Parts: sequence; structure tokens; C-alpha cells
Amino acid sequence: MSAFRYFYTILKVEQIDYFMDEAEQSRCENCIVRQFNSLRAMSKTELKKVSDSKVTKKIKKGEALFEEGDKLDGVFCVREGVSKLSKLSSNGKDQIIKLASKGEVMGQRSVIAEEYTNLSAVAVSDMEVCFIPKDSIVHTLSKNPDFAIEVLRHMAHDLKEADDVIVNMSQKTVKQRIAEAFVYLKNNYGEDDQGFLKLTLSREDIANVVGTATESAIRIISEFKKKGMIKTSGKKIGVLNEKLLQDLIEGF
Amino acid sequence: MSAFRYFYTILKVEQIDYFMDEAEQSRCENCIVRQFNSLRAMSKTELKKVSDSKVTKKIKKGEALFEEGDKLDGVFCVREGVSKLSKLSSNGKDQIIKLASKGEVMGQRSVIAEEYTNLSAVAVSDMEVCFIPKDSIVHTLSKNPDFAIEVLRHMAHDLKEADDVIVNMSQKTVKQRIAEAFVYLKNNYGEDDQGFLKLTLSREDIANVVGTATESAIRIISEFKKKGMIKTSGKKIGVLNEKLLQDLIEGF
DNA sequence: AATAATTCATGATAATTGTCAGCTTTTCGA
DNA sequence: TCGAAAAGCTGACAATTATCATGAATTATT
Repeated sequence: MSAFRYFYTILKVEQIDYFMDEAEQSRCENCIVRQFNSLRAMSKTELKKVSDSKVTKKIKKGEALFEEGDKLDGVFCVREGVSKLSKLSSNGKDQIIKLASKGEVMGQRSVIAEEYTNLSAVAVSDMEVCFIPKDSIVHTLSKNPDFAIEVLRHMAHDLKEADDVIVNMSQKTVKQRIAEAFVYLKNNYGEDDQGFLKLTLSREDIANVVGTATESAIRIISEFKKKGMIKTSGKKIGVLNEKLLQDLIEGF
Repeated sequence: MSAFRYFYTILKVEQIDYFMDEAEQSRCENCIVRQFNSLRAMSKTELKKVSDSKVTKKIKKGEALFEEGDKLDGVFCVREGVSKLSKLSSNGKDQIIKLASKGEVMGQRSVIAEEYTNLSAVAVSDMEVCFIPKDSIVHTLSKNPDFAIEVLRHMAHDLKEADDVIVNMSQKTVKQRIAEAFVYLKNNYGEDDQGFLKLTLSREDIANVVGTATESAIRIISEFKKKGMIKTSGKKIGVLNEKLLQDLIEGF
């Protein structure tokens, strides 16, 4: 048993990295993000197989991992950075369905359903992802019920979130949806030391998350700023008064 | 082998019923709708267990199968009729997320995720459903990977549909969404001999499917009627010119 | 069959959101 | 670091959609 294993549970990620050489780090068995996704239900042997067949890729901000309609021969596991999953609508606008970050697995749905993917994935920040060929996934799925159940749980969760998005889209105003987006970004990605949201999205991306025109999003952002709910600096946005945002979301 | 089995593949449902006595009919093993859902991946023994523990219920139009927030101790398999699955939004309006009909299984998501259900289910027409206690489902899930994969496939499909709904909600006009609803109802539930949609929804339900105010839905229905795209008779609606509807959906 | 209760329908009006146009600021590559 | 390109911003206006009010038609109930 090597040194890093011993410290596994009591050290932070950066510290663990310190004890692992690059080859050790890149093994799925040692991958930290695995704790957050369904791969944790895999056995040692299964993980070893996955690790041997996987490929780690660096993706630069703005680059696509895959495009709507692509045939995916595997899934992507996010080690670092954030990707937007979006779908082009017939009017030419992109709707962002979901943001995927550390630990999340993208492309499961289409691999499982054996269909072309219905979404595009584009990096919103520099990313590091592992591509895992579908064979090892599909094989484990049919041999290890625990893994299948774990994947099911994740998909069930995604489905519930999708239901919530549907309700928000149809029943809330653009203003409410934008307020909600800021609260979400704050709670899920945190703030930097100056109080700005760590995950910076362009105004267009924000508009595409809440399903509105870019100009409308900009206008509402200006309004929030005027009212002291948020602050901005370039494209960076910081939440100043979460309660006001929350009130607006609830309905006044 | 009894008579109805022999005819299984070549007879329509009503004809099979003719050869089965009531006890035989009510067995899951013989249930026709099973062909359409994930239960078909169950083994004979597993199905027998399910059948012994299930309860068949008749639900009248307007009655609820379960309400948002309920803890579900099992799933509902629809044998007959249609149910709306909806979610209450904070502004007091109901958003219909999905219509479930013959063969569909409701409540899987919350049973699998072991969470309170996020949706209400109310019968839109008289229904006959089987309630299957979760034990037999969960047990089979952990023992029979084929079943788990089958459930996964269904959930993957639901998730894709949910993505499509999100895009439609945010990127299409109310008019387009209503047109889409009529085409959907026609293709999925068919028409009666006079050309009216077999599944009749109230104007309010239609509004709740497309996420708009009831008055707006009514107004648009009147407009469609004036333009010869549909006909109405009381609350019944019939598609007269599907192409016109389709053009509108596409964007002219 | 008469009456009450829903549901459907339409007008008037207000609020929300989208579109187009022009201008300013920021970002990024040569 | 300069200059082009992209992104952000704002105004004016149009289109869409919601809300309130009121009455007609349909459905349910006694």
C-alpha cells in the first residue's frame, strides 16, 4: 500500500496529489471525482478495466466535446471545469439544458438508449475530462446490478431536475428565472474572494439558460444591479443581496 | 397450454379476453400492456411474484392516484385510460409534465430514487391500474440486470423527452405549442369515427400542458378553428388540416 | 326539466418579452 | 499595444401573453 492511500481519507485533494505521481493519479481507482458519480459502484476489477480503456483529454473553453446528433461511443467524466449541455431549437437559438461539472458523467443517456445524442456539450471553462468507451460501461451494466442501480439513481435525479426546469420555464417570468440562475450559480460553484461568482457565463449563455433573448437578459441584469441585488464587473457577476433575489423568485 | 396462449400473437386484446376467464386475465404473466414497459424483462418467477403482490384498482376520471409529495410504496402500471402527471408551481398553476397511458409505469422515478414523488397523478379518463409494491420491483432490480437496463432505457427515453419539452417551452410560442399538442394527441391517442381526438382534455388541461393561461389557450383554439385547422364540438377537438398545424409548429 | 355550477368564450387593457438599430466597452490576436 | 472583432448595453417599438371582467354555453344535480 503506497503512501497516498494511507492518507486518502484525511487529506485534501491537493495534498493527495502531492503524494501521487502522475501515473498513479490518472488511474480511475484513485480518481477523486469518482466519489461523486455512479462509477463508485464499480468493483476494483471493473474500475481497472475502465481505467485501462479510458482516455484523458484537455478541452479549452469554447471547444465542443460532442455535438447534437453525434453518435457517442462512450461517456465523458468531468475531472475539471464546466460544460454546458444544450439543444438547438428550430428558431436557431440554443437552449442550455444543464451545466455539468466535476464528477458528472455526460453522454450516459444516449449510450444507454443506444441513440444519437440529443444534446451538444461545449466547455464553458477549460476542462479536463476522461472519455470512457462504452463497452466497459455497457458490460458492467449487465453484470453489476449495483452499478446499474447507481446509474438509475443518477438518471432519476436528472429527470426530476428536468421536471423542475419545465415548471420554471412555463410558470415563472424571465426575471424570476434569471434570479434563480444567479442563486444557483452561487450555491453550486461558489464565489471568489471578491464576491463574484466563480463560474462566469457570457450574457448570451445566461440568456440561453433561462430561455430568453440576450437583450432581455442584459436588461434584467442592469435592473438587478440598479436595485442593489447584484454587482457586475465586466462579464463577472456577484450576488449582493440573496434575500432580495429569493423574494423575487418566490413571487415578490 | 391454454387456448388464449395459442392465439396470443394473432388476436387483438378483446379477442384474447374472450378466451381468458377473469382470474387468468388479471395475472401479470398474461397482461398485454406488459409488452410495452420494462416489466417484460422480468423472468417468469419474478413476474409471478409481482402478480401475487399487485392490486388492481379502478380510478374514475378526476380522481388522484397520488399527490405531489406523497411517499410511494410502489409503482402504478396503467392498464386502461390516461393520467396526467403534473406539478404545482409556486404561482398556483399546475403544469402537466406528461400524459401516461396504457402500458406506462408511473412512480418509478421516486421509488428508485427513494424520494417523495415530485408529481401528482390525476386520471383524465376512467382508468384501470395495477399497483405494484416496491419490494418486488426493487428486489428484481438488484437481481436481474436485464430488468435494470430495461428500466434505464425507459428512463433515458423520458429524460430525452423532458429535454425536448424544455426547449419547446422556452423557444416556441404558445401558438406553436398548442398546435404541437393537437398533433401529439392525434398521433398518440387517435381520433374517433367523426374525426375528433379520442382523448378529450379540458381547455384548462390543454393550457396546463403547454404552460399558458386558460384564456390564452381558448383564444388560440378559436383562432385555429377560424382558420380551418381544427374543428370543435363542445370540448371535443378534431384536427382538420394537420399540414397547417405542422407549418405553424415549424415556424410558418 | 329546471337550476346551479362549471367550463367555454370574448373584449379591453396591461404587463411582459422580443426585435431591430445603434453605440460603447471589453477581449483577443497579430 | 494597436485595431478589429466580439460582447455588452440601451432605446424605441412591436408582438406576445396575462389578467380582469362579463356573458354564453355546456354539464351536472336535484
